[in-house]
Amino acid sequence: MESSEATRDRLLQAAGEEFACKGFECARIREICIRASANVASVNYHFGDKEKLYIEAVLEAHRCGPGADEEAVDPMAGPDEQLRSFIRHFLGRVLAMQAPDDWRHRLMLRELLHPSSASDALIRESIRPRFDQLQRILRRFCPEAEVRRLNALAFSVIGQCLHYKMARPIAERLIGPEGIEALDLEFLTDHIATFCLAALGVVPPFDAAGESVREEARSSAGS
Amino acid sequence: MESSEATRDRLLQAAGEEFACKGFECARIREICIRASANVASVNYHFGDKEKLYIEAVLEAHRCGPGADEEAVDPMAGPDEQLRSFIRHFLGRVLAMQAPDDWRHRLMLRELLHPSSASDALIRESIRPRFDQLQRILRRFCPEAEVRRLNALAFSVIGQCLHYKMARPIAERLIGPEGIEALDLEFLTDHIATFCLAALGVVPPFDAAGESVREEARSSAGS
Amino acid sequence: MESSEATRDRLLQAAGEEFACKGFECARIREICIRASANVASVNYHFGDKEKLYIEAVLEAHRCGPGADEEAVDPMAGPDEQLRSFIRHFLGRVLAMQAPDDWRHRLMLRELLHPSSASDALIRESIRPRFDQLQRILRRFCPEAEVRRLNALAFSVIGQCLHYKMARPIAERLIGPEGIEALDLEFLTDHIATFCLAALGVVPPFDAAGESVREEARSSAGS
Amino acid sequence: MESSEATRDRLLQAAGEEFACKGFECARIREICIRASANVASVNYHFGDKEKLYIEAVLEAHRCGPGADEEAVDPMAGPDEQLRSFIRHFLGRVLAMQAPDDWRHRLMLRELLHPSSASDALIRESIRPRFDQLQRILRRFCPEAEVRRLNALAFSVIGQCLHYKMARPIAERLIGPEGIEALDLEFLTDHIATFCLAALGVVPPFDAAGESVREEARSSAGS
DNA sequence: AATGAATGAGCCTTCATTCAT
DNA sequence: GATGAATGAAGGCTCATTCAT
Repeated sequence: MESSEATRDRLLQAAGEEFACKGFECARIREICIRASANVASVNYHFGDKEKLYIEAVLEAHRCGPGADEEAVDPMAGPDEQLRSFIRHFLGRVLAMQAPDDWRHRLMLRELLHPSSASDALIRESIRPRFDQLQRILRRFCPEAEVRRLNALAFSVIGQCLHYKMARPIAERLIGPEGIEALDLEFLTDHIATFCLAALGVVPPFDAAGESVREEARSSAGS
Repeated sequence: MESSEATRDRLLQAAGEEFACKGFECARIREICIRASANVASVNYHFGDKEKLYIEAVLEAHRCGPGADEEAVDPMAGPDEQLRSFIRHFLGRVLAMQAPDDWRHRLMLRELLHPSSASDALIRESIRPRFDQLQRILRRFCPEAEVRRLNALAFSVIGQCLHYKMARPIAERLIGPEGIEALDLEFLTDHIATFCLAALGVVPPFDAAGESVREEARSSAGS
Repeated sequence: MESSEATRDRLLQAAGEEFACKGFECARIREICIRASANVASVNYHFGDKEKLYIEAVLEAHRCGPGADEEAVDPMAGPDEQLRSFIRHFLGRVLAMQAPDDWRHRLMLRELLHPSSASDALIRESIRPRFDQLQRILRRFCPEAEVRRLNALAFSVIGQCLHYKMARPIAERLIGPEGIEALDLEFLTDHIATFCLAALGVVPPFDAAGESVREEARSSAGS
Repeated sequence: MESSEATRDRLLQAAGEEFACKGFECARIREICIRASANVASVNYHFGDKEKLYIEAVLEAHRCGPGADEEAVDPMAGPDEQLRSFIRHFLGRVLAMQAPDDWRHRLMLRELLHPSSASDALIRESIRPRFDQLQRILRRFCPEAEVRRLNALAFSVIGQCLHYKMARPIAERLIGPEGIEALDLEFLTDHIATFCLAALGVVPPFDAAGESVREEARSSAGS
C-alpha cells in the first residue's frame, strides 16, 4: 500500500502539531488520528506507542527542519557581521514560532525545557551545530578566553533571543500588546546585536542618549 | 480548629511540590493528598477544586516567596552597583531553583511559560515590581532612551539570567555537567553584570584576553 | 437549649422544600443544612439519617397539612353539592401546588408516585380519610353499586383532578401556556363537577352546544 | 461490524430497563453495562454520555413502541364506538405497564412527569398524535365546543386512564390488592367509556343500580 | 449539645491500548 | 495491512457519614 507511508506521514504531521501546542501529556492520541484522518489504532500500529510517536515527531521536526542555517552566516564576513547575522536568523526563527505550521520549532522548544529521550538526536544534529557555530564566531572576539567564558557568552546571546519566545505571555502582560508589537524582528536584531557587540567592545554602546549617562556611570563605577 | 489550618497548609505544601515538578495536568490529586497525609476528598473540601488548589498554591508561592528584594538594592548606590546587585539577587534565585524544597520558584517559572488564571496576581505583586525596579535602574543609564529601548534592555538582562533556568537541561548536555558546575553564581553574576555594563558603556568589556580582540574586531567593524 | 428544637424545625422545613422539589435522591443534605442555617452534621445528629429525615419530613407534611378539609363539605348538603364541593377543594389544592411554600402537598404527591416507608402514616391519616369521604358522597348517588364500581368512580373523580398536577409539564407543551392558563380553578371545578354529575346522571351534560350532538350520538349509539 | 450494533442494542435495552425503574439519577451506568455484558466505557464509546444514552433510550422507547394505534380506531365507526375503542387501547397500554420488559412505557411515563430534553421528540411523534386523535373524536360529540372545553374533556378522559398507572401503589394500599385485581382492563374500559359517554350525554349513566339514585339525586339537585 | 473537619466509597468520564476481523 | 469495537485502569469529584473536640 502506498497509503501506508502516506498515513504515517500524516500522523507524524498531525502529531507534531498536537504535541507542539499541547505538550506530550495533554496531547490526545485520538485528536491526532482525527487530524490525520486515520484510525484510532493507527498510532499504535505504525509507531507502537504514544511515546514512540512523540520521539518520531521530534526527530522529524529537526530532520525536516532548518538545514541551510549554517550557510546563513557568511564565512568570509567579519566577526561582528557574523554575529549580527547569527542573531538575526536565530531571532527570526524564535519570533516566527507563532506560525501555525511551525510546529517543528515549537516542538524543539519543548524539548529544550523538558528533554525527553528524543532530545539526544535533536541536540546532536540540530542544536549543537548551531551552538558550536556561535562559539566559533564568539571565539573570534575572544581568542584567548577560557572555555567557561565562551560558554557564558554564548548563553548570553542565546538567552536574550530565546527570552522573547519563552516569556512572551508574561512579557505581553508586562508591557502590553503594543509594547510587544514594537519589538519586531528588525528592532530586536539590531538591539541584541548592538548590545552584544558593545559588550564585546566592538561598537560604541547604543545611541547618543546613553553617552552622557555613560560618562556619569563610568565615573561612579570608578569610585 | 487549629488542625484545619494545619491540614490546609500541608495540602498547599504538597500541592506546591507536586505541581512544581509535574505541572498542573500531570499532578495527581491523590499523590498530593498522600504526601499531605490527608484524604482524597480533602482537596475538594478545603479548596473545592484541583484548579482552585493550583491557583492557591501559586498565590502561596509568591506570597511566602521573596518579598524583601526591593531592599536588596541599595537606593543610594550608583547605577552600576545597583544593576550588579539586581543581577546577583535575580540570578541567585534562578540558580537556587533546583533545591527540592524550592517549589515556589519552580511554580512561578511554570506560570511564566504557561500563564494560568493565577498569574494575574503573580504578575501584579511579584513580577511587575521587580521589572519596574530593573527599569528604574536601567533608566539611570539611559535617561533619554525611548520606552521600547528600555523594555528591550530589561529583557536582555532578564533573558540572560533566566536562560540558566529555562535551558539548563539542554545546557548541561551541551557543555557537560562540569561545564555547568563551573558556571556558578559568583562567576555568572560577574559575567552578566560585566556583559551588561559593558553593553551600556560603563565598564570596559571583560578581561585582558578580550582586549586584543576588541581592537581587531573594531577595525573589522570599521571596514 | 431552646435552639435545639428550633434547629430541628428549621431542618424539617428546609428538608421538606428540598425533598419536595428535587426528590429523595437528588436532594442534597448539605443544601438542606445551608437552607436551615445549620451544620452539615445536624441532620445526622437530629435525625440519624437522610432517610429518617425524609420520613420525618413526610410525616410533618401531612401533620401540619390540611386538617379542616373534612368540614369543607357541608354534611347537610345534597350529594351533588357535596361532590362539587369536594372537587373544588381537592382541585384547589392540586392547582395551588406550585406555590413555593407548598412543599407539603408536593411531598405527598411524590409519595403517591413512589411510596416509601413514610407513606403508611400518610395514607392512614391523610389520604384514606378523604378517599372515604369521597366514597360516602358517591355512595349517595349509587346506593346499591358494588364496591368495585364505587372504587372506579372515586378514581375517575380523583384521576381527573390529579392529572392537572401530574402531567402539567406535558400538558403545557400540548396546549401551550395560554391553554393551561385558561384552565383555571373556576373553570376546571365546574368542568369536572359537571362531567361527573352528568356521568352520574344528575345534571344534563354540558352546554347547549353539545345538545345536538347528543342526539346524533345517541342514535348512533343505538345502532 | 455487526457486533457493534448488537452491543449498542444491548446497552439500549439494559439502559431502558435501568432508567425505567430507577430514574435517570439513580440509574447506575455500571449496572447498565453489567446487564448488557459490556464494559463500563462502552456507554461512553457508543453514546458519549449518560445523558445522551438516556435520551437515546427514551427515543428508542417511543420509536419501537406502539405505532399502529392510529389504525386501532375505526374511522368509519360512530363517535361513541371510537371513544370506547380509544379508551380501551390507551388503558390497555397503561395497565400493561407493569410487565417487567415493558420499560418503554415506564420510561415514557417518567418523561410525562419530569420532561427532559428527550421529551420534545416524544411529544411530537408519540403523544401529540394521540392527543389530537382523541380531540378529533371528542369534537364529534361537541362540534361547537370551544377549544378550552375540548382540552378539558380530553384531559378528563386521559386523566382517568393514567391515574391507574400513576397512583397504582397508593391505590393498592387504599383498596387492597384484590380491589385492584378486580379493576381489570375489561371492567375499567367499560367503566371509563360509560362514564365519559354518559357525561357526554350519549348513553344512560351506568347500570340499573344507579338509576334510582339518579332520580333521587336529580330531585336533590333541583332543591 | 453541637460543630467543623475529615473520611472513604462510589460515580461518571477519559484515555491509551488491544483484539478480532 | 488496517480498522472499528472493546477494554480496564485511573482520575477528579460528590456525597452521606463519622469523629474529635
